[in-house]
This record gives sequence, C-alpha cells and structure tokens, in this order.
Amino acid sequence: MSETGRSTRERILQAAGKLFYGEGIRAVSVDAVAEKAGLTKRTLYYHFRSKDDLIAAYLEIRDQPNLALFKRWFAEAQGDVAAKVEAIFRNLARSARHSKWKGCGFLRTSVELVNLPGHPAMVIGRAHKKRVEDWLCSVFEEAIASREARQLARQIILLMDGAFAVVLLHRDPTYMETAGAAAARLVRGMVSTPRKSIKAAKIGRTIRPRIG
Amino acid sequence: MSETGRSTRERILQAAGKLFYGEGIRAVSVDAVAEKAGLTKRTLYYHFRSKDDLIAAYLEIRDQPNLALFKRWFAEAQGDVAAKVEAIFRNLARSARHSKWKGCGFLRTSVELVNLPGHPAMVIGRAHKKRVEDWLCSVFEEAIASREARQLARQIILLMDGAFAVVLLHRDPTYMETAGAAAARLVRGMVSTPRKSIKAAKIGRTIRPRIG
DNA sequence: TTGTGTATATTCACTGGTCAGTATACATAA
DNA sequence: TTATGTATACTGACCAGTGAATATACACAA
Repeated sequence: MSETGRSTRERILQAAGKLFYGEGIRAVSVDAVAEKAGLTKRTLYYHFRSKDDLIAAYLEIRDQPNLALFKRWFAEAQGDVAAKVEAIFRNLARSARHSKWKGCGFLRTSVELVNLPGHPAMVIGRAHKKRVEDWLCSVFEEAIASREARQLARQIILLMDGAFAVVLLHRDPTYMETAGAAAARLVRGMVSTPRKSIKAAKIGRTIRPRIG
Repeated sequence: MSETGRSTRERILQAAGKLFYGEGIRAVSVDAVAEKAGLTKRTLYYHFRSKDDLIAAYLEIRDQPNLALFKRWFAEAQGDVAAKVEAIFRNLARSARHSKWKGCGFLRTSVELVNLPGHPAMVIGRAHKKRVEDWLCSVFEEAIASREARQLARQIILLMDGAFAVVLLHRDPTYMETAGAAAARLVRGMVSTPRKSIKAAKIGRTIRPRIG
C-alpha cells in the first residue's frame, strides 16, 4: 500500500460516507461515489471488491468514533448517571438540528438491507449497537445488579434508536430531548445508588421544567 | 370503476403490500408487483399513475387497520392504563415472532425515501405516526394534564418505534417486551390517578419479575 | 548511471442486465 | 361507437461489474 494508494482509498471512503449517509446506500450508485471521489469507477473497484464491500467499510469506520463520541459526551456531562445519559440525548438533539443530519447510518443501512441478514454491513451494524449497549450496561453495573443493568441499557438504546427514527420521520429534533427525559427518568428509577439519592433524584426531577 | 376494475386494483395492492413490506420499496420492481398480481405491467399502470402512487396507496390502506389493532389490543387488555399499554407491546412482540415480520412498514418506507420529504408516502407515514400518538395522548388525558399526556404519548411512541428498529436489526423480539416494560414504567410514573395509586404502582413494580 | 522487470495504481470503453414508464393494438361492454 | 380494461413489445436511462491497456514507482543488475 503506497502513500497514494492509502489516500485514494480514504478519498473513496470519504465520498462514499457522505453519499451513503446523505442519500442511502441504494440511492447512490458506484459511479456517483467514484465521481465524488474524483476518480474512475474502475479505480474504485481496484480498492474495493464490490459495492457491498464499500458499504461495509463505510459503516466500519464509523463504529469506533461514534461510540467514542457517546463516551465523551457522557464523561464531560455534569451530574449523576441519569443526567449524564440525558446529556447524550441533548448532544444528539444538537446534531439532529444540522441540515445534513439523516438519523443513524447503521439503522438506516440495516433497513435497506432488511432481507440480507448475513450482509457484512448488517453484521457490523449489529455489532455497533451491541457495543453501545454493552458500554451503557457496564456504566450501570457500577450502581445496580448486572441483570437490571442490562435491561436498563436496552431501554436506553430503545429510546435512542426510536428517537433516531422518529426525529428523521417528523424532522423534529425535540423528540430527541423527549427521549432524553424518558431515559433520565428510567435511569433514576433504577439507579438509586445508596439510599438518600432517591430523594436527590426526586428533587432534581421536580426542578426540571420538562416533564419526565 | 367496474367490478373487475376494483378487484384488479385490489389484487395489485395485495401483491404490492406483500412485496413492498417483505423486501422494501426500492428492492421491488413494478414488474415484480405485476407478476405477483398475475397481470402485466401495463395494466398496473392503468390503475396507478406511477410507482410512487402505488407506494403511497400501499401505506394508505395500512393506516386505519394498524391503528384499529392498537386500539383493540388496548381495549381488550386487563388492568390499569400502564398494563394496557404494555399489552400493546406484548402483542407486537407476538407479531414480531412471525418469520414474515419486517418491522414497521411506515418507518421503513420513510427511511427509503429519506431525501424526499414531500413524497406522498412520507406524508402518509407521518400522519399515521401522528395519529397513533394522538390516540395515546387522548387516552392519557383522561388521567393527567394535557401537556404531560402529550409528552408521555411521545415517549411511548419513541419506545415503540425504537423497538421496531432494534428488533428488526437484531432479530430479537425480546427487545419488544423490554420496551413494553419501559413503557409501563413511564406510564405508571406519570399516571398516578388520584393519590394512593402511587403506592399501588410501587407495589406492582416490586411484584413484577421483570425489571422496569 | 542506465536499463529492465515487477507490482501497484489508474484510465477508457464496454457488457449484460434491470428498471420505470410508454406506444400501440386488441377486446369487451354500455 | 365509445369508454374501459388488458396485453405485447418497446424505449431510454441507469447500474454493478469487467477487459485490456497504460502509467507510475521502485528494485536490482549491467
């Protein structure tokens, strides 16, 4: 892999990323990706065996950064676990207000490949969602039992992916904040660390102008 | 519209419904729909002006029955509002266990048409989701304030659509029940009708073997 | 230094196939 | 006859993937 080779591959992936995320994998032709990358389709096929390979690579490179972003938002947020979870949704809402935002690429790709469960992109998508869930689970396990942490993590994931879908459908980012409020409420209902923090959570809830 | 005309139209819609829902609107060609309906493409184009029209009609005829099903599940369930909402999810989980289940057709179509917000099918999809939300809202309004009812309805919708997406991705219907548990928990947290039912809800929560 | 071989990287032009939609004609019933 | 409904056969555009040739860069021998 020479220097030019690597940069070419990256240019292709960048073009593919913008187009696949922006318009969907089926709506975008290989020709369109090649043109956006400023090279010939044949060159693209030198670096990627097939369109399916390209789709898989497009998701693959988004896996780690995406999870890292969640972790960063969580770590940088103030307050208890519930507030930190809610901060993730608040940041997602901010993202969703950008005009180029088109929901979750993993979820959308999985919808477009609904009848190809073994497709590499589907495998990557499932692994990504699982990784986010596992991370949330590990966070909750510091406060509650393992089985309950798993359930809670799944509920947060459900709210998040629901928000991805609903915000995209209605083009209304406030649903993301509604999801965040629900998530915080669920967390507070489960993670009541020792004893007095139940009261603390209640106070926190009362102060909020938003419901949930 | 003669008798044959109507039945032909219905045959087309039935074929389109199975194929569009089963494989996605972009993956299914008009030729495929015509063949499944047992007629030629030209005949199909006599009854529908375009593929987009057919897609819109495919969703249109699913709007009312879908909502009616939710209402029936809710009405036939035993227990308080929370239990009735949870029953909807339980029924959805049962549906999701069928091999032909492929999530929510409205949501999936909206993903496939992500860059065509004015597409008739998108308008229908948004209206459908809105109708379900409004119905849930009206149910909650019998117990709590209007603004809180709206928020709660949206949170249930978020869980439901999240479950549609996640169950489809992982092919694991238990997420639907997890979503139902979260929904019930959220409802119980808000709909504590007069005064003592707060305690009742807490007891109910403790008894449940499932978390949430 | 110069020539030669080899692997990498890229281009142009093409194939076989699919797709949405249509031109035209035919049939049947009011 | 005219309106409705159906069929055959077609168009033009697009699309994933390929064949064959070429360009570039580097290694090593003369």
